[in-house]
Parts: sequence; C-alpha cells; structure tokens
Amino acid sequence: MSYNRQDLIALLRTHGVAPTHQRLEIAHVLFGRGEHLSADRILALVNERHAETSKATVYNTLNLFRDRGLIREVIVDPKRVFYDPNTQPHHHLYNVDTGEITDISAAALAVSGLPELPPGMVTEGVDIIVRIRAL
Amino acid sequence: MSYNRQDLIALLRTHGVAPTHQRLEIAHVLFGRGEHLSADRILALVNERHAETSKATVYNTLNLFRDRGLIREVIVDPKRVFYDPNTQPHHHLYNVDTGEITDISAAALAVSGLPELPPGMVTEGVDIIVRIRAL
DNA sequence: CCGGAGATTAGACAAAGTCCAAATTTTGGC
DNA sequence: GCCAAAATTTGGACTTTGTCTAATCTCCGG
Repeated sequence: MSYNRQDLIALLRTHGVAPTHQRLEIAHVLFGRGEHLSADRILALVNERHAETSKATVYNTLNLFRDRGLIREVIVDPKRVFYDPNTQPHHHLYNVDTGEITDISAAALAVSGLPELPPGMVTEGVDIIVRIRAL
Repeated sequence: MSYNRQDLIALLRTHGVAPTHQRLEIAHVLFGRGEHLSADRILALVNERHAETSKATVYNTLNLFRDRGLIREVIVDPKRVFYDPNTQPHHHLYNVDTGEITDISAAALAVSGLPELPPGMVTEGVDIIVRIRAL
C-alpha cells in the first residue's frame, strides 16, 4: 500500500480532484501513513520541513476529500474529528485512555436485529465503535 | 417514567450526588423528557422561566452526572455532545439531516465477530450508530 | 502572454467547552 | 438555630476546533 507521486495524482484525478501541490502533500500524509489523523496533526505533518500549507487549506482539502469519497470521518472523540484514508466498510476500536484508533474488519463482523428504517429513509452507514481501556 | 421532585432527589442521592437546586433542575429536564439533549439545549431549557443556572454549572453537572453513571454521552455529531438519560445498553439511529437521535434496543440486536482485545484491555462499551437520511 | 476560473491564504470570527477566583449555599457539630 | 468549613455556583476570560472572507496567487487554454 505504498503510493508514489504519480499514484496520488491518479487517485485524486479519478475522484475529480485537481492535484495541486498542497492537496498532494495532504494526500501523502493520509495515504502514506494509513493512520487515523486529526486536522491538527495533518497540518503539523504537512508543514514539518517547510511551512507551505495553511490551516484553511487543510480544512478545505479534508472536507473536499470527504465529499469526494477519498476519505471518511471518524467521530469518536468530541474534541476533534479523525480522518480515515480507508473508505472500505469497517469499524473501530477506540482506546479511550490514549486516543488510539484501530480498525476492525467489517468482513468478520455481523450485526443482526437492526430495526426497520422509517419509510423514505436510507442508511448512510453503520458505525461500530468498541471503546476500550487498560484494566 | 415520570419523576417528581422526591424521586429525583432519591435518584441523585443513590448515585452519590448532593441534590442542589440547579442539579435538580437539570435532572428534571433530562429525566423528565427522556430525550437526547445537548448542553446548549439544557442550558436554555433550565433557564426558560427565570435565569437561574449558569453555563459553567450546566457543564459541571453534566460531567458529574456522567462520571457518576446517571447519564451517558452520545458522540455522533462533531459539533456537540448529546446527553442520554438512558444508561441501559442500547444503540442509536442518527438522522444526519435533522440531527434527530432515536434509540435502538440492544436486546434485539446481536453483534458477532468482534475481535479479541489486546491483553490487559477491557471493553468500556460498544456504540453502534446507524446514520440515516431522507432518500 | 493574457484573462479568468479555481486554489490558497492570513486572520477575523464562531461555537463548544474549560478554568479560575470570588461569592453563595449547604452541611454538620454543638 | 448558629457558625464555620466544605461544597457548589458563577461571570467572564480563555482555549480549541473549525469556518468564513476578501485578497492574492497559480495555472491553463487560446
């Protein structure tokens, strides 16, 4: 799962996103690491060597990537949103002490007994969060 | 599920919470309505007739109630936390258009295939959020 | 090389929540 | 019931996450 510059450009293009320098930097930290990162952390990582991307651009870009289906938001911590470069259906293990987020494969997991939806409603997604902590 | 003043006092006491005037007001809106409310909304409801409870107290009290197991936080919206007076295990239907939160009974629902936890870790809770929207 | 659409930016702004030191309320002992 | 100590409440300043805006910059097609 290693992405070079050309891969990233192609990835953005197939999602209708023009590959600018800043967007590639942001895509690079997201897809290169494959971790769950907050906007704050992405801003810091992207500007590690030289300050080259503003806060506004990081937020603009994350919202754009999310709208275009490149990444997904993970809502587990009321303090901040995490961004997940994995858009395949899957779930999360959340360590409430450390804030660490780990994936749970959706393939292995089955949920039964979900209620009928009200008419005219569709499911946008099912999020399962297992909150864990040290004993 | 109707609570009078004496019930609420008893409820707080059994959870080790001294029943002050403000705490009773807040408990009243939470347990009286049985809805999922944000801190903001609780502040407004409690001060509907006469302004008598400050923002700081609402937040202090909600955190206290949560720590004492009287209520539970529901993390579905990155903008704000909702407080749930129902601490029985159950899950949530979240209407992403309207922000409406509805309960899903945990009894009817089964999850299989959850992974082993890392050694020395315990599960604090499993949250299932079904995000729905109008077709 | 030019014009304009799209992208980026600094910094002001907004909203949710926390913190603090001072004032008030509650409590327990007598 | 009265008093002091302990607990609670409070206004307001502060922090953090995220949005908005108007100005500037980039880059491409012609």
